[in-house]
Amino acid sequence: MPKRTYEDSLVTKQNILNSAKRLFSRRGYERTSLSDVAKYAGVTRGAIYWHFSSKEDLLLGLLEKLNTDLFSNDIVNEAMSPAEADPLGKLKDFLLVLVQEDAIEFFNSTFMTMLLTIMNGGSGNDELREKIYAQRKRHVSNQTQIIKNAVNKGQLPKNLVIEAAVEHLEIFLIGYIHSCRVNNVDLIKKNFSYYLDLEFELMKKLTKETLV
Amino acid sequence: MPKRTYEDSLVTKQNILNSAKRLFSRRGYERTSLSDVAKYAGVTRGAIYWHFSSKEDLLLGLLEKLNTDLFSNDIVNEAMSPAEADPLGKLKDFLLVLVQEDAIEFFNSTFMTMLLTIMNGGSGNDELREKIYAQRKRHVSNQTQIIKNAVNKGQLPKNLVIEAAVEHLEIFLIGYIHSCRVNNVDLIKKNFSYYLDLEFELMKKLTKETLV
Amino acid sequence: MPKRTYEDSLVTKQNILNSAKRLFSRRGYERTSLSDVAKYAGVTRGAIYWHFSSKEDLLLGLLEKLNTDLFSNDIVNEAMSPAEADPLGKLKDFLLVLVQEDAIEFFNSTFMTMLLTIMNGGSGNDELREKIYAQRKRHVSNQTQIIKNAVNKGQLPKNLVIEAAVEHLEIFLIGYIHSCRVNNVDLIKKNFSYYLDLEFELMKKLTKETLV
Amino acid sequence: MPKRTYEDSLVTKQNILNSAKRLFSRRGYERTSLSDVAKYAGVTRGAIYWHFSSKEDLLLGLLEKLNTDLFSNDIVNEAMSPAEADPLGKLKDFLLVLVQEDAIEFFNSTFMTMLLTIMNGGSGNDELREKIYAQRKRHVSNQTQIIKNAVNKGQLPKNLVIEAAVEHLEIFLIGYIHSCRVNNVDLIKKNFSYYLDLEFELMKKLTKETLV
DNA sequence: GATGAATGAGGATTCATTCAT
DNA sequence: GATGAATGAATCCTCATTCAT
Repeated sequence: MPKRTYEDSLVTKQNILNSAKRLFSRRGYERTSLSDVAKYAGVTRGAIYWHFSSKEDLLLGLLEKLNTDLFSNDIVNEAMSPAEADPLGKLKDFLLVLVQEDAIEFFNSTFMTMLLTIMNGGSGNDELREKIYAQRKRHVSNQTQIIKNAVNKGQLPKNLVIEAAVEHLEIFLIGYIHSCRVNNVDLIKKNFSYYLDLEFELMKKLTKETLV
Repeated sequence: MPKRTYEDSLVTKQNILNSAKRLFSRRGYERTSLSDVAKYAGVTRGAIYWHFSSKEDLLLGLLEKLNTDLFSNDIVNEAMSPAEADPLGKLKDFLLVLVQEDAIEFFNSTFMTMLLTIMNGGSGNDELREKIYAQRKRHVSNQTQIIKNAVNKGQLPKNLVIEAAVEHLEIFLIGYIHSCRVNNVDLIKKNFSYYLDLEFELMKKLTKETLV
Repeated sequence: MPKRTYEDSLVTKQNILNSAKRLFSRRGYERTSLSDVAKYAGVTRGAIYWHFSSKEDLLLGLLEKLNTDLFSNDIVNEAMSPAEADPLGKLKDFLLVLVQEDAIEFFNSTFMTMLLTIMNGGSGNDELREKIYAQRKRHVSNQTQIIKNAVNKGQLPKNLVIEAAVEHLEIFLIGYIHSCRVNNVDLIKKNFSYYLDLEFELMKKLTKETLV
Repeated sequence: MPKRTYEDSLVTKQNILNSAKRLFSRRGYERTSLSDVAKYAGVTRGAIYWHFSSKEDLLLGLLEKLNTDLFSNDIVNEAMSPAEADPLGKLKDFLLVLVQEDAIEFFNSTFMTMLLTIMNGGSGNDELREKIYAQRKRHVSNQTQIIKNAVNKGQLPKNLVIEAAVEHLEIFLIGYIHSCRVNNVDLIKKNFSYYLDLEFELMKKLTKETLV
């Protein structure tokens, strides 16, 4: 048995994170034991404790990873860039990618609503809560940036209530993702692109004049 | 000091169900122990087991209750009735009522996504799964009825793809409810009525010609 | 619904006792709950508590019943009677009857060894223990009487150690009954009569001269 | 204070098994909680679950251990060996050892009859049942081998019905062991050797000619 | 006489966590 | 870096028992 190198340990860590992602998504955070994660990753519970100080810390690590994996990509950056001529198009591109099996599995899971619970103070410690808020804030700020960009490029009206637009887009996305789970995923997926167009269309009506 | 009449037992049962609803909604099904429910209801764990055969059975009972409480009301029936001149209006009335603190608490909770998990086979037994499917089916069928009614009354186009309309409405509602939890509830609530109008507007574009 | 008469209550009591016998025998005392007994008897738990003050008391009642049913019969009395010319023959007759399905089910059960446990102080309260001892004492005294009778009638030697004979007969019977459960009952049952003859033969050798 | 080496874990496991043996024997399987076992062994319940997957699995493990401890010894092997000139003598030696405090405690206990219950399908799962059957089969096969050996060596008649002999010996042994518990153990123990001689004598009469 | 409701003390089991190796 | 052993708290559930009706 070769000595474990630093590289090996990174592999183990990713291994654990991937297992956690899969199992937390499928069975939910509560229903998944560290034993399950360890078994799935082919390591022992102790190994998890080497890389993460607790189950919650593993969750935290997973959040970080997901944040990086999902939202820190070129398309998002392009959509936010003032140089981009078609922010809404880029956003659409990004979302089309996001709404794939994997992302759905994640968003969709009890996992996600567990995050909601945590954010609402129902459980979890403060560090976790703050971390989640931070991520969310960054996410919202990204979206805001893109929407602003779209306004500047004339894709959305000048009198748009930015927060409302971001909000409504999120409503649509979260609802969509949840629905995918319950309903016929394939059917609903086929229309995603069109639904998105309609959503962009709808957003145009979220103006200072029309909203409360 | 509990009395022992049949009427009292009904009270106790409702008591337990209400406690379960509250706690399952807030902390989620997994994070809520029967001890918690019992304590909240002011009874002993044994009392729960008198009325429900297991924790899952309690969940089942709660589902039934919620189904009755939320969806079996006059407004829904009116909206579905061919005699109703304004089905969409009635539907709006209903949804405005639904989207209250209480309903949100429920829909919003890890509880609801736990149901999603169950439906997807992630957990729970078959009886539970079937029960949930049955409820959902009934719910969808109600919505379908209302939408059809609206088509007949000329509120929605003849070439509307009914299922898509029902689907999209659900996307909006679920997304809305989830968002309420994360975002500023009050702010978002203020616009619900308007959002709903926009949604009805949007639905008109879900026609045979435009969808895949 | 007619008023319950005294006769009805006796029926209920016997009903409960029979159910207890059956279930205690099959599943053992511990593994049988009062709920089981009640269900089997078609009454409620409360009814059991009307007739018996506790689960142990039910056991006690059952013991009494069994004692009466099994050992207080004419054949035993005849075998003990000085007027009887063939005590050993009568004893054999009795045992042939005893070794029937029902008796075996009883003797054989965890139930019986539970009694052993109780007698050894492992569990049960003193009243129960005493009751069992009393029954046992009576049983042994019966057997002793019969053996003495057999000695008097010349069926067993004068120098027989009576207690040893009673003891050895019991060894054989208990062993036999247990074996019936484990091994092929039918096969072993066929030879019971012959085994019994051999046992009587063997007993003749349990004399003052041969034993310690 | 537990050490964490492999050797220590073996000690812990034996510790648990011994405690289980003692307590299951005395109080019976049902009446003994894993808490009891843990306390007696000086470990926590969790430790039991590290070594055994369930209470039933602990029972299984105990059975295995007992099988090894009681029946896999030199004397038995010698008695079965064709080289042995006095199989019956060796068998007697073995049984004299077996019928000691410890073995009696085991055989005698509710524990043993619980096994009977299990074998009869009254409880326990199939794996457990099969395991017990397997052990029993092996035990019977050993006994058969010894009896055959005795026939070959002229200690028992050629026309002996082997199975009947094994059966009757078992009847005697089980009966004896049970009786020891109920009656005066010391008294009865004194005569065991003589009883055994009588049993061997009796066995000679279990021939093809005399049995059904 | 008997029922139905409720209690409360355990009991088996799971699982996050610790820690010696 | 990681494992295996063990802890202990919490959880679901069972069940004998009580008691108002």
